[in-house]
Amino acid sequence: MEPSKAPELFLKPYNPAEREPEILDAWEKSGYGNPDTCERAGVVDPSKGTYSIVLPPPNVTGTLHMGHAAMLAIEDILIRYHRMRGYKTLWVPGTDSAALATQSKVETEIYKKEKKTRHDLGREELMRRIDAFVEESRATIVNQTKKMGSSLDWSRYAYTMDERRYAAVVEAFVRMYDAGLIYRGDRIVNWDPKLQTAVSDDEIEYVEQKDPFYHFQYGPFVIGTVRPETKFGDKYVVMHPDDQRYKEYAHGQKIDLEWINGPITATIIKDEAADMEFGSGVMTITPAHSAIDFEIAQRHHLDAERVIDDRGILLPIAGAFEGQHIKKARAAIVDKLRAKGLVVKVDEDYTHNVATNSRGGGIIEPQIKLQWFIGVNKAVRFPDGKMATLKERMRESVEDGAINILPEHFEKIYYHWIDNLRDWCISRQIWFGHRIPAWFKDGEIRVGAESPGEGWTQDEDTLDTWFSSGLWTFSTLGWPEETEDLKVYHPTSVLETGYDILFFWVARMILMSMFLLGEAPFKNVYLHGLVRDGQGRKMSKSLGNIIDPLDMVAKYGADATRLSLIIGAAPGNDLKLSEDKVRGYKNFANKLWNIARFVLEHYDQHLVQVRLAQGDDELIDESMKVATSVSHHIDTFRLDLAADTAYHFVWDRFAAEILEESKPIFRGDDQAAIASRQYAIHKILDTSLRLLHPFMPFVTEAIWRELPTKERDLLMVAKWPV
RNA sequence: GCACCCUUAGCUCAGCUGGUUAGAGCGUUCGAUUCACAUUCGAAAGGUCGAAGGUUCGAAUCCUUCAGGGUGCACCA
Repeated sequence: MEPSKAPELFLKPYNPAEREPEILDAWEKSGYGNPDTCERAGVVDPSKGTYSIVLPPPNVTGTLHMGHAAMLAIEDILIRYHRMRGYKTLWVPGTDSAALATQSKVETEIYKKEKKTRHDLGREELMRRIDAFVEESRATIVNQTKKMGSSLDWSRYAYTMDERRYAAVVEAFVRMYDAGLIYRGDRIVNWDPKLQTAVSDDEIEYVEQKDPFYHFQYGPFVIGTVRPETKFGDKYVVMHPDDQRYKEYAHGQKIDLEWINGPITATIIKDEAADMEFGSGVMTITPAHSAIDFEIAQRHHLDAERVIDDRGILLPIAGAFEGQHIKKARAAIVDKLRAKGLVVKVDEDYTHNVATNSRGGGIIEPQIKLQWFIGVNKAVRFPDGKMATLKERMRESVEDGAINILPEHFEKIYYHWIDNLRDWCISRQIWFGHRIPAWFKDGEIRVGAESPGEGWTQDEDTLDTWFSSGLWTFSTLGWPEETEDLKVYHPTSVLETGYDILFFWVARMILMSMFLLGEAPFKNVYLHGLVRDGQGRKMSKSLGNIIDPLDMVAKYGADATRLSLIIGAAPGNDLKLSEDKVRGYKNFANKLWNIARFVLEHYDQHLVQVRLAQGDDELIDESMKVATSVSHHIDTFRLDLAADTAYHFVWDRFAAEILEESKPIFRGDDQAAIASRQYAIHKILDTSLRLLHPFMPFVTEAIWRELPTKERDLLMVAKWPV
């Protein structure tokens, strides 16, 4: 019995650029990304149940970066693994409108090219421009996502701004409004003078900055500030009730003093918010432009007068300074105070944190504004009948184990965040986004998708982009309609995302799902680290250290790119990625390719029944044990260890030892031993391909197609070995 | 200020619920290679596991303190 050559021995070396498009095509044609197709084809094991992941939708603004690539790799591994195990497996793709970031980006571009603002264009024209931009950008993202080998179900693709998602947003808003969770009110909010909108607490990023710190004489007191331009309206002077230095002053006492624009009457307020350790222990407050001051003012029922308008221009209260921009006015104000002899001293190098809008905006100026909020401390009735606040339910859902966060230490971070959570400002004064479904007429408010009738006008504002994102796990499945998908796939199995959006997104999905559905949006939260450069620095344009995933795919293949993002990446830890690493895994793909060549060269496809030699039997057993170990690691979300285990078995054990030991056998003339070994290594190759498929789907599928076995379906839906 | 994480070979990291001479990849050095391998194979060098205490028969692993690095939240007028 001569070992016959495989019918079409494939060429060396493995060339991903040539193979990947055909494989991609075969997957797409098969329709196996869709669980319904899988079920019809009989590759689903009904006893296993379902497995579902909703893809964190990339922003339509950009292109795919390494963070996305890592996310796609991780989720695709989980999905392919479960699909092979026979679960009815769904992975839903989508893209996010990223309202504020998108509008900001398009506006900036228009201004650069045409020197026009959105007000020059008008709402309709701006929306047209944004839509055109989104359309183009979205096609790019989708295409790139596919190239990573992501086995998503594109038939269920969702976009946060499409019709069905809009319906979900309106429904959510109405229900929350009716329950009293959503309210409208004058509150101090984070106002971005550049983008002309309010933003939520979580979108604020504090940036360290050095500024002069001024000490002014304020009647008998010395007060400190970095912002003299806010001080025009200061007529309340606050000190701690226990401060012995000021015990002679009584709460509510009036004091006449000389201030920027002449004599004023100040009122003494005793409040514990004043820090006795800081400066003189005395401060004046500006309730209209400071969250803390606003709180103090509310406690004592003080009035809050605006000093600065929406664009950062001083109002009439500033007297001679009216109409000036705060930036320019500051020095002049200090000069005036100095002329009056009210400047005590100036610390030039005072370091403090300035609030900025992290979504490409400007320096935040707190303003009192009429906005929409979600109350997190209001007790309401949930669908499961319980009375509780959103905050409580968000905490409980993790505490009682309905949601499991990995790595575990993020639970603590989550609790810490919840405990500090304040009402969520959900209205934005930008045009791109879901328009708030609220209607006004004669001081009356109605909510709903449609105008209640003649004469009602809709709110001009739009919703915070995270409002619609919060609905994502169920809006993608058809909610508020009671769809089959919703029944079958919700709660989803895993929510996998970067730890940097735990609060923005994960927490908000929990909030929304608990209130609207009465159940958790997912059973597991798996947080991956951020992808950094070889030196551990953030990848950024300015550093020029960006590694583009698509470049890596083109040069080394999608499989190598995926592996480089998985191996060495412990859950929640940042991953340092270098091109060398990707290149290293390209060698592994080639290794596997050559293993297959060797095995097929020594495979007799007419081999029907073999009596296995004992040693060969053990080799097969060994590969099954590896399979068990790989499964275990995937089940516990240690994809790094799972990939590493498979990698080492295939390279160090299978190739370096088992195949080497086989060579003398094949050179010998013991036909029974040859047949047994042929069978064994073929079987181990088969197992290896299945094990590696979730990690490196392309090369494994490419080899699978070359195997001389009849009536074979795609490896994508082949059975997992154990 | 409050909290969380990290500190193991030159570099990047594994070492889980404590148990034999502490592991891998990359890098370095040496050797082999017309036999599946645009390469691969073999071998070597290299670590007082951040520091100091403690618990224990036994600690890289558990506890305490400290130092350095990172991150989140809050924020000072």
